Amino acid sequence: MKLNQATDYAFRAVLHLSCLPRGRVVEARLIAEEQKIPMRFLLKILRLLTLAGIVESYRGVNGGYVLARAPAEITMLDVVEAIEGPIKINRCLIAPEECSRRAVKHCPVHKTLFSIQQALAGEFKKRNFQELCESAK
Amino acid sequence: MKLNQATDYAFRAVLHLSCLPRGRVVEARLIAEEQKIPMRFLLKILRLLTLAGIVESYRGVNGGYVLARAPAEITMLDVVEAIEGPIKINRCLIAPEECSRRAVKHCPVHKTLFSIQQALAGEFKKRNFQELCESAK
DNA sequence: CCATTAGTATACCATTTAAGTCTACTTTAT
DNA sequence: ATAAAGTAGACTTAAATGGTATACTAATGG
Ligand code: SF4
Ligand code: SF4
Repeated sequence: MKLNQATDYAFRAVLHLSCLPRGRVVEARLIAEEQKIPMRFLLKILRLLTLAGIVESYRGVNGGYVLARAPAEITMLDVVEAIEGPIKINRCLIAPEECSRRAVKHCPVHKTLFSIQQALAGEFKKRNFQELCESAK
Repeated sequence: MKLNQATDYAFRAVLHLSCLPRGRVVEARLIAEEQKIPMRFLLKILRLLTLAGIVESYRGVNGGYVLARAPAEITMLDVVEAIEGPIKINRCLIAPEECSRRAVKHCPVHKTLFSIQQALAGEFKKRNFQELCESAK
């Protein structure tokens, strides 16, 4: 029941970009230094954020990363799912056949976990990076 | 961001006991068979539930397990925490010094994750095993 | 009082996942 | 052409997960 380290790093990276003037392109190296993230690992994370459409990347000299949209339009859920994939709090919520009990259809726990999962996703979705950046000041 | 297998097994075991007539003592073997849980693994889980005060155990002939209190008084949070320990969705919420950024005090993400964590714990706490057992029928 | 039943305590094991690193390659500005 | 920056993907190490095995302790009842 825990977010992984990569997700926390992703929060830091996106927060970092969110607090910059709109459209400013910044190299991974700077983010890594400022946010104390291992450089090579950060690159992998930024790649995932790029594929998820949260940031845009530019290669070559003067390359780097920039937010793909306004911070207000980026939720914590977007970032979590970019790194970890869709939130699934139990096996049977990923693939029903994972249940050794084979009672998924009639399992009250399954239904309840699903509604808890929806609530959790909702909580992450409520928070966007404009808010986060503002409360950082 | 996922519950582990042991926790799911614990849900099944407690649900099993909750649906029995109050005070009925049942051996681990029966729970294991009925709920399709590996026997030796279930014993470890039941031990944790016992230590957490959720079930009581009796050794020897006619021994087994019984709920320590009414199903209505046992929440999903009780069970999750019995197996996994307190819900902590990020490292810095376990131990602030885990943050390599060392900005915990002023980190907006930290504060936000804490409030999401409270909401999540609240969701688990809202659900008790009397409800679960009723909706199993 | 001892055989049987059932839980307890630990140690062990195999896989998988997490976190991070390395090497080699591609793109682009100057 | 060259240096700066991102991309690709193999590799590594350590820890967590899920499960077993062995030996022990307690209770019952014949
Ligand atoms: S027992 Fe219920 S909650 Fe657990 S895996 Fe099966 S369907 Fe899902
Ligand atoms: S950056 Fe913020 S959220 Fe992440 S570990 Fe540090 S304090 Fe916690």
